[in-house]
Amino acid sequence: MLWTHTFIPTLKESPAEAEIASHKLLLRAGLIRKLTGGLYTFLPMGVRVLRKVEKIVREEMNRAGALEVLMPALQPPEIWEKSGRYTTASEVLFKLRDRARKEWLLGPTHEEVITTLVAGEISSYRQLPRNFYQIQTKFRDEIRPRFGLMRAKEFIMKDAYSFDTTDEKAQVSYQKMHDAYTRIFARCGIKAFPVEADTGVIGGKFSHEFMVPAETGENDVVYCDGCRYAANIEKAGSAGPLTATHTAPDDAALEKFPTPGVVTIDALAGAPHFVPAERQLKSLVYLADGKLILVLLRGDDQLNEAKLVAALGTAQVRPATPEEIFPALGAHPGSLGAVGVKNLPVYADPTLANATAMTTGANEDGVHYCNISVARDVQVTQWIDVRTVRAGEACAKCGQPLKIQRAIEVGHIFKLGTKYSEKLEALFLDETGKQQPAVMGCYGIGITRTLQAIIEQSHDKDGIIWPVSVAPYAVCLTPLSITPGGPVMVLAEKLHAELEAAGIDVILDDRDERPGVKFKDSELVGFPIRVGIGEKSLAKGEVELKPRGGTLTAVKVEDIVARVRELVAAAA
RNA sequence: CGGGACGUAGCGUAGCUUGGUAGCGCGUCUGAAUGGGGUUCAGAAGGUCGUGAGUUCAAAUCUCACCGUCCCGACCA
Repeated sequence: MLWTHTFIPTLKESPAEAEIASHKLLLRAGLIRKLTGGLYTFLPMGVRVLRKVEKIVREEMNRAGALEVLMPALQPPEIWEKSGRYTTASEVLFKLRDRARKEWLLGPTHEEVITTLVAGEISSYRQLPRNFYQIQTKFRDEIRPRFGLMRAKEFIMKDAYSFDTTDEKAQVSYQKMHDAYTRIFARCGIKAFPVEADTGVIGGKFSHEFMVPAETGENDVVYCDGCRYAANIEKAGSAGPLTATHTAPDDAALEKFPTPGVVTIDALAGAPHFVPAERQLKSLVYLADGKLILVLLRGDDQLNEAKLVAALGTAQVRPATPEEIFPALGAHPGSLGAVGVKNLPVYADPTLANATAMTTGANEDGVHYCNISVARDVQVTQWIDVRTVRAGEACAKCGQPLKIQRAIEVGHIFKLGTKYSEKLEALFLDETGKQQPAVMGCYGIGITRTLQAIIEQSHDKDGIIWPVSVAPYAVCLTPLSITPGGPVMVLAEKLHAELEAAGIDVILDDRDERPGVKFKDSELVGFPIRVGIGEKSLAKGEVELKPRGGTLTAVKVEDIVARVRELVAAAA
């Protein structure tokens, strides 16, 4: 490819809209342009990288035995009503109407479609297992698109769905995808590691996310160096808080004391009361499927809403408003507590199981209780782990201190079970002639997000550093003079032809630009190998080999094609 | 949805407080010089100052509404 024949609109300065390095570089290197918030056009360099990532994904999915299909992006709402997600996933659904006023929606994912397909086509255990996948544009009405391709309204995803006859066999399918994902991300040249994750609105038994460590990620991963435990913070547990809960026997009677204007944990911890946060009970009122519930945590702990949602198994969970709380408890937020509460279910974190000498709101504005023994004074409906793990807490498995790392989620695999196959009737007859729902798994990779994650993980001050496997072009030939018929250009064109013939993606920078401009651009766009051809070195029969991020070496003209082939082969 | 910031040429920005000819850098075009790290000089094109309404003799500037972009939040009472 000739630089002047393709389209690489590089920018010296990054547009003000871009905040993080990868987003700036996507724009500056001319890979994408924004149409509007959350919607981007891929330019030639961006498309080339996209296709390479897709190719890797296809090869590994095929290798793992999955079959490529292509499902409609436009979907009828009926199948979503069947699965129950028309309601539970409602906020992310783009809905539209046709001229007959019938409603449609743009698919944010395809469990409903594939399960409907399988329901119609698969009827015997002899037809299983199957794993179908596709690479397709998804649509999600994100609350807030951000960071370029990281969170967009429209994005490209690889989604796969496995169907098995038994739970054990489904586990094998799951493991195959786990292995395939590990290979995919390795081949894309990024470090991504699996962590235990919350299944969220997809549902299912358990799941793993593949995470790329990056400070700009939107997830916190809790991990242990001691035993390799790793989990999304939405799921992670630990041996408990850093400071022990007060559990010493304390027979002091429950007592009220006035706390006018004190409505926060911090305020109660300060003058004049000086009740340490860890000796307070944090009482949160939530609305779960329309019913008020009370959630208890230690004052210094943070509620993990994902854990709460998972434990309750309810679809709609949100904090209750003061207007909703007052009639039920008789006080406003800041003076709430669980002591003596019988009209609402009370969910308490196990950290508080034997807590004594605690303080909490008395359900009377401006009044708190002290000397609370949770076991004695609070009627707990259910103990559920709902606290957020903090760095430094002991690993529940091996006791080593846990660490927390920000990360980008690039893949997510789910052990679904029979949630969808039952509702959408993907049933088969087993060996004994008995009808059973297929056991499912589903497996996603954000292709466009992966592309950006690669940049986020692999760049420097000069630009992108593409791994050879996904680079738009592996080699950039940089003639320092473009005089037609001149020795520099003649050699450049010869090398271009030879490298292309060798099956290497090569671009020839034939622009009439000064060397500095060409060097800067090739580094910004991030081609892994640059071959500089100038009169000075050519006089010595040499050209310059400059790996992106490496050092420049002189190579004999007759050796350069072989050297480049070696480098490319070594990277593959 | 709540809070905040911003919207001036393709990109980055000044001007706005105190209303009066819209400026700069990069990029683009023309010419010349230069030719190994975003070179230099000369000239040029390019603007409904986000949109609409209002105040005013006069609005990029003040007021209101709307639209858009970005950031934070949307659990911690």
